[in-house]
Amino acid sequence: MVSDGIDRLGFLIHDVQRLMRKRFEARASGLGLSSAQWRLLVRVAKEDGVAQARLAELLEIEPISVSRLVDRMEEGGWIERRSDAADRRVRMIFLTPKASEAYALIKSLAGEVYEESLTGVSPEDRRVLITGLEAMVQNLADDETPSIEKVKNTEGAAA
Amino acid sequence: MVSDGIDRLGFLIHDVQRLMRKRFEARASGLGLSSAQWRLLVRVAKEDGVAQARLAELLEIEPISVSRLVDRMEEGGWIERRSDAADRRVRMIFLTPKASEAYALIKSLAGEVYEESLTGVSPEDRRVLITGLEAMVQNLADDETPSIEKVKNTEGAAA
DNA sequence: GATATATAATAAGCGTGCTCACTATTCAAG
DNA sequence: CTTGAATAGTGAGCACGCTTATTATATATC
Repeated sequence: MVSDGIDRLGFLIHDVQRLMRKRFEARASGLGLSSAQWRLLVRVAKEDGVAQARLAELLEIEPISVSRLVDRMEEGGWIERRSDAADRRVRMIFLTPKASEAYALIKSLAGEVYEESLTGVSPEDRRVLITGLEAMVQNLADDETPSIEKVKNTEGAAA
Repeated sequence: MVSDGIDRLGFLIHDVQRLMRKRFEARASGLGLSSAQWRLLVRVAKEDGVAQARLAELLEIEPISVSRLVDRMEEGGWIERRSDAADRRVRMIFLTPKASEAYALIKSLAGEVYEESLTGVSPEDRRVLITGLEAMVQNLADDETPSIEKVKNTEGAAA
């Protein structure tokens, strides 16, 4: 079926990402959370009170994008901003009770989508796939576009 | 290094896609082409005179998104719209000479990025990786969100 | 031929990313 | 203390995806 396939790598990755996001958002539409929003929510769940600048590092998006995302999530009642008394430049981000309740559901939704996407792929092949993707992230992160400070994230992301 | 990793699948795919797009755009910035634009350009190169609606099917994005993309690419001098005499609703899309010249360069840039991303991954593992990604696309495309007509694309994409 | 439905493209407006520019605040040097 | 650099956050404006609605044209049905 696939002669070599490497010349389609970009299209493949692009398609997988788009389809996974689409399916997740279809499942989570009842919650009113987009995939960008749940990524942020998951980070805040792990580190309540985190500053926006730190979130930008963790999510590897620009601070201004965090700013807008947080605006909408605050409107949606998912998170709240509080000023840091020690550094008045900083806005600390906290989950609302509503978001804390939704967290477990989000993780299970994400797990479902991951499992469905890998239907028919053997455990060994899954391992190779994951390892390969991790290698790609390493290779691509290594040199170019050093606009965002590299953050060593020891604890694995959950969802 | 990776205990199971499946719970990070979404983040991984998301990261790979983002980093690959970023690197490609850094390389191609001299051309003034975004990754969305070169995806469209590659399709038109394979099927000159294609209608916008057909492009939307091939790219699996909505017709309105094609409309906007074509607007900007027409302004950039990459493509031109011509009316179809046989069906006056249709706008046929053609590459300009400028785009035709850029096409080979684009393909080689994309090939470079793919190769760099897979540095250190063995041929067998690459095969498993590609096959796994193709399985994921199949699994994710199968049921939900049938908003866009499925298009059987026999010829493989080039870049 | 007249009417209803379907299709091609676009308009309006939003979400999420970006760059560039700016303000407020903190920290470092003198 | 004052000046200057660095950091945290945001505003303006753009690219590219989306949903929903509209216009123009084709096609099917009566």
